Amino acid sequence: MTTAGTEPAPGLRDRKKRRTRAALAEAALRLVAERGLAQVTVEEISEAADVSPRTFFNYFACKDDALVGDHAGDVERLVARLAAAPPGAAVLTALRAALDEVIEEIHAERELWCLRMDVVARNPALLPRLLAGNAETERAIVEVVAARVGVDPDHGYPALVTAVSGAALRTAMARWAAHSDGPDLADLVDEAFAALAAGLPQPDRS
Amino acid sequence: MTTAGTEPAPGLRDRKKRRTRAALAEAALRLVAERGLAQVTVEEISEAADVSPRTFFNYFACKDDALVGDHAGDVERLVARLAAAPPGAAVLTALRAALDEVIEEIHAERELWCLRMDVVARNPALLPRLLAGNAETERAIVEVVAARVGVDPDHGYPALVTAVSGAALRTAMARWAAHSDGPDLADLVDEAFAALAAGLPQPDRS
DNA sequence: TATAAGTTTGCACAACCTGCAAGATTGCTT
DNA sequence: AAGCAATCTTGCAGGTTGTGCAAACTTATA
Repeated sequence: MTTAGTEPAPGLRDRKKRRTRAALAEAALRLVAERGLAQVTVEEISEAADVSPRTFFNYFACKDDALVGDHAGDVERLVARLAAAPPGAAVLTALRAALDEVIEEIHAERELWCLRMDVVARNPALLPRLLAGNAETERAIVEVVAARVGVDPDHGYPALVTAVSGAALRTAMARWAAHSDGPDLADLVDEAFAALAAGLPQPDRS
Repeated sequence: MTTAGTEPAPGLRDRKKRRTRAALAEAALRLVAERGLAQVTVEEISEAADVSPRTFFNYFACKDDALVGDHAGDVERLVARLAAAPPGAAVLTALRAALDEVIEEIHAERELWCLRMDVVARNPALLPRLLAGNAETERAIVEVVAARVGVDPDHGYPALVTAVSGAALRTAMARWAAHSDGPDLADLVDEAFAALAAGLPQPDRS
């Protein structure tokens, strides 16, 4: 096979689209982080990215979408890794391991993600479109968890594990973004998942 | 004392306001449950409630708010109960107990809540405005949990417990609303919290 | 270069949401 | 009962969001 599966060559057109998309997303994040969501119009974002307002809506269905980004691919990979994980390990362990790639990508765009977490914290309406909370995202994970555990998706357990893990990831990300000199995101996620697996025991009062 | 602390007398004006608010909220829920969020305009909701569109916005800041309702009071009571709970019990136990009142109120408006859960499930953007996920709500609970446990609010543990408990409540409510012939909400919440306290052990495949 | 395919843009338009001021309703006082 | 003050409702004007359509433009391919 001739490198099938890998992108053959981005091409000028694709590169341009990526750049425009990134420019819009970054402009939106910076402006909103600075002024607040309501004080930034699509027109201003478009202007900062040097495209027309109409073009903004060719890339994002609404203003919010430019802020949260598109993580459909991340979720797909996460589901794939979870499905491929050895069946012996506990669900929480497998979920934590499957998050590695996502965490890596977040680290790779650390600055943008800090802006994003800041904006999301100040505008909770954006939250469900982030990594966790999205309806389709959750359903996909719930299904693969159910298959892994071997119970019916109605059983409640898969949905509980999924929602709870999402909440754990969220809090870890919030902490990570809050103080930039703190521990790595991976360590914070580890800590949260360990606490989950231990039944959330009361910590030593430090 | 002469019944101080209880509302002296609703008064015609207040009763009318309550009725208008309830009419708008119910009309919004029914219409959106039937047609979908995007296929219902504020004008139609107002018409169904027999008020002008402008009046709608006197009651709700946006269309979404009419669907999720206002639960600030519930959260206040929950925080108060949590703060007053005996300091000996585990956090999860105290949180579960503090949820009793909220669960009771949800049961009292079962039909509306089923509509609401249905609408929220189909429109995840509404999710963070519900009982769990709101920024202020979470912060208030995080603070009282931190005080209870005796750690700094930055410790991560309070935020984790809060977010995770919210997720547990959410999944229990979703299950409860999904099949109306199932167990009581209180039992489902109990089950979820028990699983949390046990460290989410893999269930028997039934 | 010519042609096809995809992208950007402007324009028109519906819906969302806010501020303001006028009119209606309610509560209170005399 | 009448009048005054407070509150609620309503209409209107206007800015912003988001979509459909068709014309211009850019890129890919032959």
